[in-house]
Amino acid sequence: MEDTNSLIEQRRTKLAALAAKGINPFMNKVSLKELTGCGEARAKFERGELVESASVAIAGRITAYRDMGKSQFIDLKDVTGRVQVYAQKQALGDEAFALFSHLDLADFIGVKGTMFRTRTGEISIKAESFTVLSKALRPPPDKWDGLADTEVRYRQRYLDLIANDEVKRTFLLRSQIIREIRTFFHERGYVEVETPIMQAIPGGAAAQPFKTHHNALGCDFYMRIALELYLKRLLVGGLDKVFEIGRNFRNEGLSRKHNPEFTMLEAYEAYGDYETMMETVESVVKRIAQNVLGSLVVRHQRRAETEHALKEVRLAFAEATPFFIKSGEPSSAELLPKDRIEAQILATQEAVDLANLSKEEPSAIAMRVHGAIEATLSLLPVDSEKAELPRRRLQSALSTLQPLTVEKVIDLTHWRRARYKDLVCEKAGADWFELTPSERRRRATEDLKLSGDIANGYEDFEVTGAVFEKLVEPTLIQPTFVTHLPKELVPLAKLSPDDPTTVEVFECCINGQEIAPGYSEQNDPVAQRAALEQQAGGEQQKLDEDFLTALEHGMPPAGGIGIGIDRLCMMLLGQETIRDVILFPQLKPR
RNA sequence: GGGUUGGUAGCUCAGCGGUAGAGCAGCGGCCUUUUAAGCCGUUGGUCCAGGGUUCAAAUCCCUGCCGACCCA
Repeated sequence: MEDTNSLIEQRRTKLAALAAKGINPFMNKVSLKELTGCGEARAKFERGELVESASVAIAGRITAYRDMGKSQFIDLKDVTGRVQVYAQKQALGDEAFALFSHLDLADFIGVKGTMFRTRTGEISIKAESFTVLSKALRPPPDKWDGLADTEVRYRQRYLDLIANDEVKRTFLLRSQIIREIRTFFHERGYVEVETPIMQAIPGGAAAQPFKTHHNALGCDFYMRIALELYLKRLLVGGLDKVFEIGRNFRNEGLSRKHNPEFTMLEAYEAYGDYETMMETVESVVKRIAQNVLGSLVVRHQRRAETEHALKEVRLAFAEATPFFIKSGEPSSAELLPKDRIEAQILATQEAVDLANLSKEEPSAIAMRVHGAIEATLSLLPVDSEKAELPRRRLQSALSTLQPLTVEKVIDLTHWRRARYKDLVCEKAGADWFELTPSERRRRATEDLKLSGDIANGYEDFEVTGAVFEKLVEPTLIQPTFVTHLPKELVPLAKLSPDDPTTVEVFECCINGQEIAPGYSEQNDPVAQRAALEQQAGGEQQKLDEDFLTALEHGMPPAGGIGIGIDRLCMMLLGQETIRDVILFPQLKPR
């Protein structure tokens, strides 16, 4: 960045002026012994721990000042909060008071003074002396509107933290969440370990790895995609309860839910099974919610523009419907039966109209309208020029609606358990599993409109998987353990004794996302080898022989879980984007 | 990859064919209990880049670059 900017020049001039007066604008240290936090000083005064006229020393960044001529009000901020400093010319002396003209927003100063309350009731500190601690050469972001440019917020997160208090709050809470998790597992007798991030054979999940190279060893390594295989080696080694919180790296696309590096907790408990781990997940999440958020009910912020957005949607839909109403025209009628189109329009219109009157949760309304519009959209012929306008209208309606569909209340008091097959049948029809594979494929692609989600080469179980992923999972807002997954879907777990077509696995879904999978871990080395060989698809170099050798030494039966920490934070902290719970999310380099 | 949308002062944004704008920040004044302090004055721009249309382009069109959201 160029320094021709005049604001920066002015600050440099002030810096020089300070130096000319023999003041070091970048102090080596502040005596921390006597220092009180800014917000802490306020709180202590409020609680009576600091009385009127009590002496305090504080240090912080100047976030605002109100110059009254012979006196000034300065807001100082540190991580504990904000406090107002009252500086009088008379109290400080002319020379010291004059230094304020060399100070700017964002500079750091230390203040010694006494507690008092102003005429308007604000807890403040009357300055007796102050010290320049550090000069800022660049101006801070806007004091009212904060920093809005998403890219700058992520690239220069420090500015985001300075300008937006709720962002700071989010990350302070994330830290507490992780601390709470650690405490939980330590209290249960778990050992925290650290395992290699650079691995010769990245295993434990099906994902594309990142590749790196070791010069001295002259070989390639991969960044790990899961923690699993090393933690299981430790079970073999007799660490009966282990956990690790660490970064995984997956070389895949980026989205609202995906960052290439993300934080994962994995925990394994010998002599436990997936039931044990369900209890573990439920307990740890409840504990976090209670201790960090103070409630088992998580409310995701409702957006203010709800009514406005729904109005836009109605408008867009009204402009789009003529296309359907005149469905006698070949553009739409040639592809679909007229009565189906009309039924769809009626359903959509009903959903949109209902939004007008209903007193339901805005999120519920938004979701229903969203679904209806999506369904309508899927009826539009792809190649028709006439369909172009309605398509655009509906798509813009969808994007208007999108932010609303995530408003919700999550109640962590009750944790539902449901079988995978039952959930699929709810969405795909009670007879789903009695159909032939080709009938299933037809129903999924045509009736359920999943054609875009089901590739031609999909196996039968993958068709069912798509139904689950697209139709079931997003609706699982309240905590739900999905159990009895088909064995084809999860090759590395043990079969369920009561239904050998399924495995002892759960997926814990909250907030419409999979938050934590759990397993009765496979400890049969022969079965494990067979499963891994199949997964490797004949590429022997992908087989982690060392891990299989470990299993052959005997691994106790064990339950295991993984918890996606980032997604857990999204759920608990009401954030819609993974980038808002990761301090420095991955962006394209500048 | 497709759709939608955005890029204008340090920050947040308005302007959408006819002299480049506001608030905040900055600078100069006034003001000893203000708090989005106030009042008076004032500095600051490659309107993302390049091409085109036009008497005239920040504005309309095309191409590109960089974002955001949604879909895949």
